[in-house]
Amino acid sequence: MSQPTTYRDVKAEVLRRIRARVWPPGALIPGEESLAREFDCARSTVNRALRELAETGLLDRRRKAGTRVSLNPVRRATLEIPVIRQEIEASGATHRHMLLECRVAEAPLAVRARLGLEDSLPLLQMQTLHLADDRPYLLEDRWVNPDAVPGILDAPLDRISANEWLVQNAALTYGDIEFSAVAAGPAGEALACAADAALFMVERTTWQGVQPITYVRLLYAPGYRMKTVI
Amino acid sequence: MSQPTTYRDVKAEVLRRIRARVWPPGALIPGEESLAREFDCARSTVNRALRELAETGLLDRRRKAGTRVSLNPVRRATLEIPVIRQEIEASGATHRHMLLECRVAEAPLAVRARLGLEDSLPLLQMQTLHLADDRPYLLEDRWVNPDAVPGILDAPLDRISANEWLVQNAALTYGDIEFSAVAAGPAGEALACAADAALFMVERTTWQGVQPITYVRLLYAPGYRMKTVI
DNA sequence: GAGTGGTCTAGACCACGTT
DNA sequence: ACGTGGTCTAGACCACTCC
Repeated sequence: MSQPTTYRDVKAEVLRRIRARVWPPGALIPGEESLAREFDCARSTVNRALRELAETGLLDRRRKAGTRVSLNPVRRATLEIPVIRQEIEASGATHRHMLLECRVAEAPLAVRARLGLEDSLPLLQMQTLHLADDRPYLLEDRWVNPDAVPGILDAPLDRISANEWLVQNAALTYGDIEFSAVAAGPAGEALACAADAALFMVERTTWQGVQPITYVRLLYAPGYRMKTVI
Repeated sequence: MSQPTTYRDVKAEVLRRIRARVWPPGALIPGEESLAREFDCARSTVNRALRELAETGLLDRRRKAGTRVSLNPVRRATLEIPVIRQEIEASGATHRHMLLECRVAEAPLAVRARLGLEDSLPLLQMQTLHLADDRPYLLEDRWVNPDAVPGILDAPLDRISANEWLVQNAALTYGDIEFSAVAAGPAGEALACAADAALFMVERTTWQGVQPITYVRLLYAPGYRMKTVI
């Protein structure tokens, strides 16, 4: 008796047929029950395979209408966003960080807008330079709403990074991320590059329910590349 | 009789407990069987809920070791990479594109290296400027291996974009993507910006099995932001 | 109305990795 | 060795949506 058909088998075979254009873009593929008979497995096995393919955007599924090969595979890429220390150490370098600034101040309008704060309540601002083998790697500019995480004002931020402290002590939340490119400007000084150097920028805003927690701006030293596989 | 517990119910409740720090980062949560008893549902229902939470990076699961709340939850972001025309039209603007260049030429070493081509066989090079409401939006520089998709040499690339043609006519494949920032340089002319403007760059290389198909470099006009939710 | 995917169940076997 | 998650099965009911 042979091994049972796994959902991975089904997924691989369906993927093969799509790639080989046995089922070209837009084509209606057989129903779950039919495929289950063909592959000699349970319908739920086929279901899981097709569901996962649909999640990656390769298939379009609708009740009653059936399953079609997507006409424009909206490719989805999954980006891994590592903790900075781990990212640096994974490349074999030594991580070190310097707290350039740490104060309670009124946030500029742009920061308040991102956090959805209309009042100009004071925020904790921190600027940290991360170094890989003592070379500037990343400049982190963070604004924290102390109302959301009161304990942070007493945290030993000179020893543990704000990022790690928040992961350990703040309630988990969701937020958004934006990627863009900017000229270094005054940040070029800390990153040891020209003011007109093009830098990769990541901005992240997180909330706890409706309460804003933190806005972070990461400026990577020139040459940084974020990679992923689709 | 009440409705059965769905995997979404389980997912929501587990998420609530993580956020409320009932199960803090690093904590071992009860096993599937135990949770199934608590929620009065089948183990497979719990399994699906926990599996999906693990996929987003919120839980770490290992056989025998059990399921733990992830120590660094912000790890995975899913980027949608839309077809350029749709991206522009979705913002309410009109899409137009201009084919600036289209020729068969020997690829520079950097391009050959990305495609893994050691020989200097000639490639099809295309440079396309995409406009949103007649304003420069994106400069696309593409190199295609004609061996992989012979038909492209006869395609009406002045009417349909190479991207769309490939989606329709090439076998689907996987590849990799890199995001970075560069100075505009000579591309500033087409994009109507200064040569030292910081541009968001996306580079994508795709293969069909082991055969390289295409390398694309996208240079977005200044101010472009790629957004996602975590 | 009828066909398709979406999901739940109860049970089973097994792979893996910790112990 | 053994406990945990990973997966398959067979059957069932239901929701959605196209006709």
